[in-house]
Formats: sequence, structure tokens, C-alpha cells
Amino acid sequence: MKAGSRAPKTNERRERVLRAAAQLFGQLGFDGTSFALVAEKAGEQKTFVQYHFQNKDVLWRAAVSYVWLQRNNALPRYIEDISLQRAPDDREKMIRDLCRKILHFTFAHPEWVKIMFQEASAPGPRLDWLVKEFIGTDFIEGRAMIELGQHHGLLPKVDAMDLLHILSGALLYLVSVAPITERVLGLRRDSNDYIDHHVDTLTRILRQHA
Amino acid sequence: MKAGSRAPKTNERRERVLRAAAQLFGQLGFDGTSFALVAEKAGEQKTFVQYHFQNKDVLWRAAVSYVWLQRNNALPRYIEDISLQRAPDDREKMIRDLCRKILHFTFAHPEWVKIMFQEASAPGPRLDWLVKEFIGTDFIEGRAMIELGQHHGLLPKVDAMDLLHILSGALLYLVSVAPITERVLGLRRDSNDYIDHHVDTLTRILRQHA
DNA sequence: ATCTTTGCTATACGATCGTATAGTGTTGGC
DNA sequence: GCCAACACTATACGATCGTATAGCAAAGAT
Repeated sequence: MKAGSRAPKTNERRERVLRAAAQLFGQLGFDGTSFALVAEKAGEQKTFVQYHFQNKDVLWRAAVSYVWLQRNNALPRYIEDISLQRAPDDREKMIRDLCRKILHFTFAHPEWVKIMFQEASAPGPRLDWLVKEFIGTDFIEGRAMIELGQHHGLLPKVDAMDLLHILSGALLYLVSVAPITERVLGLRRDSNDYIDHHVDTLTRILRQHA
Repeated sequence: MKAGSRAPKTNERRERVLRAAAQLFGQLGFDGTSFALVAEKAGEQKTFVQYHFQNKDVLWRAAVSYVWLQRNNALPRYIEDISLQRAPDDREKMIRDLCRKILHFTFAHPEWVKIMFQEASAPGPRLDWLVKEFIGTDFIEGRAMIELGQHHGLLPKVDAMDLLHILSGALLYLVSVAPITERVLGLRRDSNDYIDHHVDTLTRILRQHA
């Protein structure tokens, strides 16, 4: 420990940069994001960003790691939670709560979806890294969660991977097209009411297969 | 008609540019795409692109219009097709065919989804234009199609807008994450078999509500 | 007290960005 | 055959891109 009094401030500045970078990488993609833009959005200087993150790839990886760390802290640990034995009513409520939690968090922090889509739209070494580091695990855990739900009679007994895609799509698409929905229908779609309504509709479609 | 013999070649070159531009705008976003990149991908010169499309906004709008024109030609006219009266078995098959057609076309021409997501991820005047010009109509027609399907007993009787989002998400998400799925599972996901399998799963989930 | 290291900043460099303008060669009207 | 119009290209400009390097103040070590 060399500078105990300054260290916290530095971390705070670093985090401001990471937040700004994550938002910009999600909104504008890797090529559309520049050091100057990140610095401006973070209220820092371009050279400060460049000093802490030697080049654009380093900055991108740091921002992505920061985002996924947040995500993994905020979202419930799927498998452990759902494997707890409860009364059937509680278990169905659990799925609804999980969907709600995913939607709420993703509306508040859409960066992880946006970055994922950005890289998937132009596959390359960054996507490889993203899959190896984070998304691969998500797929495996997601599929296991689906199969557990099916085993407990909460989800229709169809191909688990298909169902994972269908559910993920039904939830995440909502976030991605929210700005469009707002413009077409004149609604704000990140309100609690709308999220709950959408999740209710989704679970109602799935319920009758239990 | 001033240059009957050259006109077709010019149109062909223009189209090459539009195709390249649409792909790049979808993959890299507006800011990530440059005249030089579009020209290189189209096998033309930067100044040729600049001559026919005075600035980047003009090029973007022309590329988007070109993509949506293709899309509207390829996808069946939803409402008229589905409103034809047939035997119930045929009508369910019709929905399945529609989903298949949408997926096949979108896998072959993912630009319209990618561009839509790109602009939705950083809303601005371009998204406003996109909504006003193309997507607004899609929403209205999509909702009408859902309601028609519900009226014919083919779809569960839930909020039509929610269902439209759920179905759109279930289909389009598949295309967006296809490169990731390939990397995680080692499968090629744009094959006919996989698309059919996914659509079958989706319709099976929806069927029992008729 | 001097020297080295550390955290950060100022300046600079070549490449590429979007855009503007001048120029070239072919075409159609007269 | 001349000339205006047109399709296209070559060149150029300031701004911004990612990156490299030199400088500087403060802290730690000796």
C-alpha cells in the first residue's frame, strides 16, 4: 500500500471510465467508440483512460468484465435457487420472479445485452473471448435451469436448448426494442407495471403444460 | 433515357454499394462504418460512393430502404395470406410456414434486424426516421396478424402486443445469437433442419391454447 | 537529501475520418 | 463540330482516430 489516501479516489475514477466505456461499446460498438468519447462521457481526460487501459482492446475487455461482474452479482444464482423444494405455487412464483428480476436488471443495465449483440453482429476474436470467458457458462447454466424447470413440471417438455432460446428471446428482445416500442406506441416500457404484465403473459403461455 | 447502354451497369454498381453498406451498417453501426470501408467491400472507389450518396446519412437511408424493400418483397403479405379461410390443419401449417419463412429470410438477410438493433441501441434521429418510415407499419401489421390468429383460435388469447413481442423475440433472437450458439455448441444454426426444429418447438408451445 | 518509482498529463505523429472542390472524359442536343 | 450536361475521379483539407513518448509532481526507499 503506497498511497492509502489517494487509492480510493483513483478506483472511483477508474470505475467511472468503465461505466462510460461499457455504455458506449454497447451503443456504438467497438469501432464506433473512441478513447476521447469515453473520456468525455466519464468526465476524465483521454490520457487518463489511455494510461489505465493501454489500448482499446484492454479497455473493452475491462469494461466487459466489469459489466458481467455486476450482472453475476445482481442476478440470482439460478440453479441453486430453483432447486430448493417448495410448494408448487411457490415454485411457479419463483420462475416469475426470476424473469422479473432478469428484466428489471437488464432494463437498468442493458449493456451486457447490447455488447453481446454488437459482437455477435460482427463475429471475431472479441466474440471468441466473450464466449470463452462469460457466455459459454451462461448457456450451460441456462440449459440446466430449463431442464430443472422441466423436471419439476414447470416448463413444457420440449428441447431444452430451443426453450432457452425462446425464453431468452422473449425477455431480452423486449429490452432491445424498447426505444422503438416507445416511439410507436408512446409508452414507457421499463415501468414495473409493463414488465410484470409481460412476464405474466409469458408464464400464462407456458403454464398449461405443467 | 440518356445512356441506355450504360445505365444497367451503373445500377448494378449502385446496388453493390447498397448491399455492402447495409451489411456494414448492420455489423458495425453507423459510426463504425466509413465510406472507404463500404467502397472497399463493394469493390468500388470511395469517390464513387460519395458521388451517388452525397453524405453518410443519405447512404444510410438508401441502404436501409434497399434492405426493407427486399424484406417486404420476400416476406409474405401477412394479413391477406392468413385471413384466407382454410381447414384448421392448414391454418396451423400456415403459421408454421410463416415462421419458417421469416427465419429463413432473416438468416439469409440479417441486415434488417441488425440495423434495427443498432439504431435502437443508441436512439436518435435515425431511429425516428426508421420508425416513421418502416417499423411503425410493421408493428401495426404484426399486431393485426396476431389478433387474427387469436380470432381463428390459433394463438393463445393474451395481450396481442405482448404476444407479438414474445414471438418476434423468440424468432429474431435466434438469428442474433446464432454466431454465439455456433461457438458454444459447435453447431451451424442456419440449416433448414435446425430452423424447422425450432419452429416446431415454438408452435408446440403455442398449440395447446387453441 | 538524493534518487527511483509511481500516477498522471501534455504534446505529437501518422492514418483515416467525412466532406468539398476541381478536373476529366463521355454523351446528347443543336 | 461545338457546347452544355452528365457520370465519375483525383486531390485536398481540417478534424479526429489510436498510439507513442516525453515531462512532471508526489511518494518511498536508501
